[in-house]
Amino acid sequence: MDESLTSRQLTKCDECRFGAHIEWSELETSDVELLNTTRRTRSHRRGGTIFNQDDEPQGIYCVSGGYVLLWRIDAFGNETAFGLVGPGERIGYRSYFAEDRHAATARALTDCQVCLVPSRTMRRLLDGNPALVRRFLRTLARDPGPSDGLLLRAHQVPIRVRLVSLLLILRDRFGVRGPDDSVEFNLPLARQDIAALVGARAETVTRTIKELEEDGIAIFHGRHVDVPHLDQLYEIVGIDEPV
Amino acid sequence: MDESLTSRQLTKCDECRFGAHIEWSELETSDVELLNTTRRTRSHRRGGTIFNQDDEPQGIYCVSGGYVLLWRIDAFGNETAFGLVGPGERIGYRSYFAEDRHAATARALTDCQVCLVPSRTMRRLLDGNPALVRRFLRTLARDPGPSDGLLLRAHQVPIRVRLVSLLLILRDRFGVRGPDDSVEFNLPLARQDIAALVGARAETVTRTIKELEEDGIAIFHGRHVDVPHLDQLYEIVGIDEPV
DNA sequence: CGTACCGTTGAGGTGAGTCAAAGTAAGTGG
DNA sequence: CCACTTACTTTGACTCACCTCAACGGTACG
Repeated sequence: MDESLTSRQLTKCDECRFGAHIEWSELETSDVELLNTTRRTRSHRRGGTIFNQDDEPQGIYCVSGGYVLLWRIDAFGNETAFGLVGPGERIGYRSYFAEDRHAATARALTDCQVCLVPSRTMRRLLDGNPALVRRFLRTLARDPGPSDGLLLRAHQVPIRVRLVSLLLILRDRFGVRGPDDSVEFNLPLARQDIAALVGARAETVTRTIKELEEDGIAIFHGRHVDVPHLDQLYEIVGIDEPV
Repeated sequence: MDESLTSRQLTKCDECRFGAHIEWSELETSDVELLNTTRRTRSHRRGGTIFNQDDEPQGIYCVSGGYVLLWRIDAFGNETAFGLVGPGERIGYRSYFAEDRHAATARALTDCQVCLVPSRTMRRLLDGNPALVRRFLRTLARDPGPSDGLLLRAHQVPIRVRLVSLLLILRDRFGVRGPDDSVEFNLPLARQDIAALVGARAETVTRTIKELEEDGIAIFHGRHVDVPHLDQLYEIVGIDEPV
């Protein structure tokens, strides 16, 4: 390891170049080294699974590249997606801390790179670092969990609204600002995935998309979406645009 | 404090007489004393609120007597109940660890007694006790959170099934075994509360109850419920009865 | 160039919501 | 103890958003 690196730089994981907002930022330099030497980087092709529902957790995963969909099959056989995770985020920590099998399957939506921080490493890191523990406690407490993570599955809310809400939620990750207040998306989601996220059937998603297109609110070309006027999205969900 | 008490007995909170399954069982005797001297016991009448959605958390609450309903109003104005908490359980810990305002309102379903363990005490307890932290991490990770805590709000699952599932979930708390495989309930829930728990309207709950009565599956007299054959409940949800 | 998956479209059914009104129970005050 | 208010519960009629099933066109990929 390059001795000329400052302590500040050393607090970064080789892979992720994470910022101060994530849990590892609590790590001491020696801990970062432990993290760097014991984590296992894995590549997954689109469609691959990072872990499966009911698997025994191996540790905590860091997504360093690409996007991952978290979904589960409930007792009644329904597929429900409740999270979409991208670079710089962790997955699998709920099961790790619950000391229980994975409640969800993590599927690569795009080709992606994921680092596994093995349980052994996690234990060592957590044992010596109360601040890190506190950080994970907070993450866990704020994570809506394998339930309605996106708050998109509320009854009484029409699919149309849920779909638009989804777009708004995905804007930060996949939206590219165009001229005026237009936004373009390149979603890594199949219709089925969208359906699982908003709690509907793929056919209904298709139909709802058609509606949105007829109203000129959002134009879908496959997985590419054009939103001419962002305001209209906020209008539909009935929430004022946050500054 | 009675000097004759054994250390074993001292590990019990004066109020709760809790068992080994709850977080405080990790406490040292000195910590238990701290807990006993700083906690604030409060009584609430039926209908009273223990804390309100968007309130700043004051600490963690222990329910020592009575039942509490956790519910929230989401961005679309829907009331959703996601938890029913009884004696020996904690509430408010999610917001405490999230370092965020309460995501839900806690309402007393019955007259009840609740102890507040103030944030200061919590900090002191957690700081000196990694095992306690680990315990809360697990609790948090296993708690489905302010989402569909009871897994009763899944789309595609008819209200009838959700209602029966609710009964099965509430059996441990409110069910009293009768002759044969019959069970009697005395629920502390209004129709509206049931509706909020299963994600439906009160009218629909009424109608569904009527259906169940016509089929001889469950007979409701106000808040008293007679279930002549428990098997039938399991049959409806399509899950074999767990041993 | 076929196989498999994804996406679209149509027809038809229905579970649960909405609205409105009446009935019932529960608590309050004179 | 009764009159009154207030909240809870039930019932009915109506509507519709979404599901289901089924068929077909597109597109990707070996």
